[in-house]
Parts: sequence; structure tokens; C-alpha cells
Amino acid sequence: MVRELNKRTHHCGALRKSDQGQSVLLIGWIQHIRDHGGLCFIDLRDREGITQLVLNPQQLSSVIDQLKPESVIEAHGTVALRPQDTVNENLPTGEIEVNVSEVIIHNICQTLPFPLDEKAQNVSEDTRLTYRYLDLRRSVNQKRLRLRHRASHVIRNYLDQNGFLEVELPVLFKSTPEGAREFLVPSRLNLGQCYALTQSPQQYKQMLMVAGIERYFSFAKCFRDEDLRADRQPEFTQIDLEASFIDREDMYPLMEGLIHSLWKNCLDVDIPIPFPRLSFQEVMNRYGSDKPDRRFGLEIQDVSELFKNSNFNVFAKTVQNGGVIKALKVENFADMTAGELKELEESAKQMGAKGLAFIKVTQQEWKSPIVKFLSDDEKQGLTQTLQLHDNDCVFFMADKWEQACTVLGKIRLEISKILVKRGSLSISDTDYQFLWVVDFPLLTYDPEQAKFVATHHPFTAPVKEDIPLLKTDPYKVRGQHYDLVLNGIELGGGSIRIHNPELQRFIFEEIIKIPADKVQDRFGYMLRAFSFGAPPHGGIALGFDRLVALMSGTHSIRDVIAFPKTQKGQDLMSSSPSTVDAQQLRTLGLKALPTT
RNA sequence: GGGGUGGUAGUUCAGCUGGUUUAGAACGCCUGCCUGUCACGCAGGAGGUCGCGAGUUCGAGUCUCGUCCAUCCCGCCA
Repeated sequence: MVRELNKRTHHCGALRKSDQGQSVLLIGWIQHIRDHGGLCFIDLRDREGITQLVLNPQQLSSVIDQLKPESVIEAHGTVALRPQDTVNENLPTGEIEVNVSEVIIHNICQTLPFPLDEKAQNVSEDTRLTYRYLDLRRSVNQKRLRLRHRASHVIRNYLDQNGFLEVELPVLFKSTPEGAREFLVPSRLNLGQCYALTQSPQQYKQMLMVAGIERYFSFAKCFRDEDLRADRQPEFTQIDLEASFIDREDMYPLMEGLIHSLWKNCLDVDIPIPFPRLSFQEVMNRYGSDKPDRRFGLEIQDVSELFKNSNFNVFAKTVQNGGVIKALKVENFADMTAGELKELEESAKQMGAKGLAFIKVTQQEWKSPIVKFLSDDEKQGLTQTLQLHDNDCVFFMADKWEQACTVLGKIRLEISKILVKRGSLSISDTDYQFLWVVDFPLLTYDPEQAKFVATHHPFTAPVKEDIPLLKTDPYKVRGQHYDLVLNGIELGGGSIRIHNPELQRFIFEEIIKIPADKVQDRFGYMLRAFSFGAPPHGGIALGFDRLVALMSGTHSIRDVIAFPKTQKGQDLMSSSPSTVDAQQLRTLGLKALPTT
């Protein structure tokens, strides 16, 4: 039998002292060439490591002359111990080298468009994405893809052990315009009609529960045609699962076990479980966010009581009109610079606040544009409530509850960044503060549409004892929803679903006011399915890209996706999206696509 | 849709309030030398439409406007 390719005997990370004298064949990429004239060293790299080759120019000069970094070569030779004083302790293979007798060149690499060593860290992302296949050769990216593989393996094992079946679900689905903007796919066999790419397999997986699968999971590709961010891509992957005959109390330990197993097996870190559970009310009150970063304090406090009869009209009126006064104390921040204040004011304004009131507490004297409006009682009240000391700085926000909390929550994050920059606060990427956020309101009032909309999605079941409130006081109804949050990032969310067709129809038609004919058109099949013995069920979806990004210590999911898209949704390597032939369009019944 | 930041050699950057050399540096690349390097070293060399287009000016990498691209944020993401 004649082989078309000589096979390697070892990976480049494999050889050790004990292999001395062995004849070996290595194949890999040339990491470095160090040509000393009378002696030439080559670091040969493959996926598993690096081995130093030694080439004698007297035999191999014609080969050496051709070699360039990142070329692919096959090296035949003998393992030899390195001279004692030339052992490289930074390399697992640093005690040996391979004396090369023959080199076969498989591919000469042309000059690289950017360096592949540590310097690549600073190379602009668009250059790296254009040559993503080179970028991925870098060890940091190899590690990330390995970690991603490892994580998916651990997840599959864990869910399998817990009785979940992996089922692949369609990505071509019907349009559901209630949610995120969708990618539409015109149908050739049904001219004039479109599929939509799934934003999530939500409805299909609920149908699996009706189908009696009982426990399902998949690595679901999801598509959303919204503007992009560091943690948002137009296509991304969710760990999607759904189970029958469970309630919220079953979901928490199941997911805590999954996270614990992931961190243990991928990072060798023991995450303490169970995770704390905080209500939406509480996290908003304390952190001004529904996905709080709890690696540091800086908690928000309520001082509405102190100001309800204040002479400071802005505060008093806000309280009298049902709003709140929220305060954020920052210790040793009275030396805040004008620049820092301006930055904070800017972000408050960006969040829709009119301004940002503050007080600097210095040597018994309060410096602030609002201090002249405050009575001695109010000052004393603040000192006590907020436990004020010298050099503290307090920020205030007077507004409707959610708005006041949200703005101060944003300020809280900005200040944490300033404190980190100053060196007075340290926030570690490896301090993993998981928590559950629960008891979200089922409904949110949307002033634009002048009606209630589902806070998460319309399939979320209300908390049982709140169901009577649906007719009288919908805003007070809590949903059986749970969000899993890590260090200020929403890893995922889920809920116990509605499995009763009457309740589901009531929510659609009477609460979120979708006309009956549209309900029938879009969700009729679901309501019908629910009338054929639908089990109680619920589930969750975790952002797999975000999860791997956090485990890798990066904040951008582009770093853990093999071929990510830019903020304009383009793949710079293959130049997609691109125009298509008129002929292709005609098969879809289209003459041309609009260009504006 | 809105706001911020950036775009100068293959790469990362410097280039002050508009004018002194032919727009620089480091790395990379090319040529030569070098037998123990591992970010090898030494000597020499090539390499630029200053994102693109207008405008102001005697004169624009530098100022103004527009535009494109990248990125971060707001809106948006049931």
C-alpha cells in the first residue's frame, strides 16, 4: 500500500527525555526560524505543542533557504538530548530536540499580514477577522476553541445524566413579529411567503413537551436581526432546554449543578452552590439593574422618607407624585474631579435623567449645589441613614421608581470603573458571583403602544396566587420567570410556561391585546396542542457564547466564536453578505432587492 | 436611528498651535555575515494615494464639511 501522506509519529508536544534516540516524523507549522549560518533552529508547532528542530545547513541549505514562518513542513529525524546549558525550561519539550535528516515542504507561507505572537493582541480586529484562519492559529484562540469544545462536552454529559434528550429543532420557522426583528427567508416553493430564522426554538421545544419527550435539550442556533454589541451577534448559540412536570424549585438545583460541573471540569474551580436568589424588586432597589454585578458593594439606598416634606421642591414633589429619591454613597470620593463629575452627568443624561444631584462631605462641610435647600434635620437624617463620614460623596436621583433605580445603577457601574482606574477598588474576572433574579413582573406597560406587553415572553406562567390579579391589577402579577446572572451579565433566563389553553388564550387576547384572528393565525397551533394533554412544563436558555466568553476571561463573544461577524453584520473573511444573481432572485419571484 | 473614539509603511504607533529636510520609529519583509539559539545577533536595503471626496489657504497628514470602515455605548434585543 502506498501512502499519499507520510504520517507523523508524534505530536509536537509529545517528545521527552525518554524518547532519546528515537526516529521520529513530525509535521507542523514553522513558528520561528533562527538561522545561525552554520546551524539552524526551527520551532515546529502543531495543535499540541512545539518542538525544536536542528538543521545542518551543510546537508539542508537548499531547503532552509526556502523556509518562511508559518510554512507547513514534515521533518524526519532523531530525538536528541539538548546540551545541559541549552535546555529551555519554558517548553514541555525543552529538554530534547530533533536532529533533522530530511525535510519535505508541504506549503510555503507567504509573508503574514500581521504577527501571530503576543503582538497580535493589539492588531485591529478587522484585520484579524479578514484573516481569521490565521488569527485562529494563535494559541490564545486555540485555547478558547478548546474550552468551548470542552464546555459543550461537559454540558452534554451532565444533561444526559439528568435524563435530557438532545433533539435538533428547525431553524426555518414561521415569522413571529412580536419578538426581535427576524431574518426572513423567501420560499421558492411557496412564492410570496417567507420563513423566518428562529430567534429561539421556544415554540418548538414546548411542542416537544406536548409530544411527551419530558426532557429536551439542544445547542440551538438563534438568529436576531438587531444591532450588534460586544456580547451580541446576529447568529449565536443557546443551551436550550425544557422539562415537563417541574416547577421553579426543580430548575434552580438543576442549573446550579450544571454550572458547578462546568466550572469544575473546565476551569477546576469550585463554584459555591446554591446561588443566592434575589427578587427583581430587591436587585433594582439595591443595584439599579436586573442583572447586577455583585463583585463590589456600592449599594443604592432609599431616602424618599426624609424628603417627602422637604423645602427642596424637586425632591418633595417627586415623592408626593409617587416617585422616589434614591441615594448612592461612595466612600472617599469627595475628591471627585470636575472631569469625573462631567462624565457621570453625561451618562445620567444619556439614561434620560435631567441631571445628577450630589453632595461632597468634607470636614463637616457639605459642598453641593443643592445643600442650600436642605434643612438641618434632613442633613442629620442623611448622615444617619447613609452613615456618612468625612470625604464621602453622595449621588441622588429623584424620579419614578424604576427610572431612578436604573439611572443610579448605571452611575454605580461608572463609579466602579473610576474607582478601579484609581486603584481603590479591584474587580476580578475570576471572582464568579452567580445569582438568580426572580419574581419579575409578568407584564410591563409600554407607553408607546399604550398597553401591557409580556416582560419576557407571553408563554411565561403567572405565579399561581397572583392569577386573580390579572383582571384587577395586572401590573402586580409576578411571572414564574428566573434569570441567571453572573457579574453583571445575563447568562440566560427561563420560566415555567403556561400549559392551559384557556389561560394562554386569555393572556394573548385580553392582557396583551393581540386580536383574536392574529392569535389564531400565529399561535393557533399551540393552543390546539395545549388542548391535547399538555403537561406542566418549563425551561431555560443560557447564552453559550457568553458563558464561554466569561469562562475565558474575555468580554467579547467574538473571541469565542470561530467566525464572528462585525458590528455591521459582515463576515470580513468571505465578504458576506453579498449581492446575488438576478437569476437566483427570479426563482424567488423577485426582480431586484432594494439598495436603500 | 443617535452619541463617543479611532483610521498615517505589511503590523503597532509618533507626527504640537497649518510651513525645515525627501512624513519618522519599532517589529515584520529583502540581501549579506554568523555552530547553541529559543523575541538569536550584526551590517545594509526596500517599503506611504496620510481611509475616500470636496472646501478654506500662497501652502493641509494637521483646519471645516460630507462620506465610508472599525469599535464602544444609547435606542432596539417578546
